[in-house]
Amino acid sequence: MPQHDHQLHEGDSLRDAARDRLTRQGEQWTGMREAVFEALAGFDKPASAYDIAEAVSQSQERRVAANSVYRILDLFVGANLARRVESANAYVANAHPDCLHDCIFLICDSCGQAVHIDDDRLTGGVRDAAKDAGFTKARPVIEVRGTCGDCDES
Amino acid sequence: MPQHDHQLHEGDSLRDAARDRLTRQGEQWTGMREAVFEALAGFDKPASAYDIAEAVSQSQERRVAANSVYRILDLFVGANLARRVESANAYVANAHPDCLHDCIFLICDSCGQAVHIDDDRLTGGVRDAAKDAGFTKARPVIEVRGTCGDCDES
DNA sequence: CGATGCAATGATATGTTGTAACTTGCGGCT
DNA sequence: AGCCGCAAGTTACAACATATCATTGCATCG
Repeated sequence: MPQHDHQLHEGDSLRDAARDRLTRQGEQWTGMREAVFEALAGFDKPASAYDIAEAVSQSQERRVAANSVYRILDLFVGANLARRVESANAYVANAHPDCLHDCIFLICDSCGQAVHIDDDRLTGGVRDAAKDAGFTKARPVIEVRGTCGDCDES
Repeated sequence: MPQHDHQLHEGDSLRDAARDRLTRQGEQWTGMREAVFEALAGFDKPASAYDIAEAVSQSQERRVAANSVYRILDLFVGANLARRVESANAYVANAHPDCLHDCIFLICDSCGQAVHIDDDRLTGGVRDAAKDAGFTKARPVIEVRGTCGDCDES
């Protein structure tokens, strides 16, 4: 039971949505940014900045430095095109960049897959708890490390 | 309104509780472990392994290597004497090592202070969500980055 | 057109966090 | 004493992240 309508994107559509979103924020959509976004979206699990630098280096046939990737990833996170998975020091593309959500990641310790959940009741509860403690500008980080259904069978 | 009775420790009492807990798990309470624990408990905010290595080096008047500290911190986390704050790459002493809890940290981006909350309703909700998604052996990581009441006044 | 300014990116270096592999030291046991 | 096992030390390195300054490309203005 979805709690709201998501505009879910994939492939070209996702890239287009990302480009639109970024340009609407007054930022440029450059070749480098597109390459980083494509690389990030191409991973099926959270990717580190160095993973992405490696992937972009391949696709561009030249050496891309990690710090450029970090800059762009920070931009993406700020623009909601990507999320950082704190407990994995890694990043994932956001498949619906136009919805602003606190999100919950479930990360499998065995295969590294991450699944993404939205549950505004839970995240709202965490926000409320932070507010009660006097915290402002709260940014919840809610992740669960564990074993996914596929890996658990083994 | 506390949801249960905590045995809250500080100072010598905390060290004793930690020692008892560790020895009851069949582990040794060595001088090095005590020094690491004291250093960790002496910080008023989450401390990195390198912070602790530095502090122990001072108190021992000799150079202590970070990897030894890591080993001991891992042991402490496993024994519930300490917690890792994922979003800060840092550790805090657990003031009530005999209660097993999922806990919630609120970390101030400005001063680095962390406050610790227990809320079994919230953490239970997150565990349930993970279970519904087929995850097992769940270990929730729930943290909130933000600005604490003290820092917000400025 | 050339000068200027600015944003993006590159290059290089360094800092921080975390592990791995192997060795040494020390206490208990036979 | 000789052996065993765990703690801790040593060394090396891998992985993650940031700082600084140089360069490039592009738009604007005189």
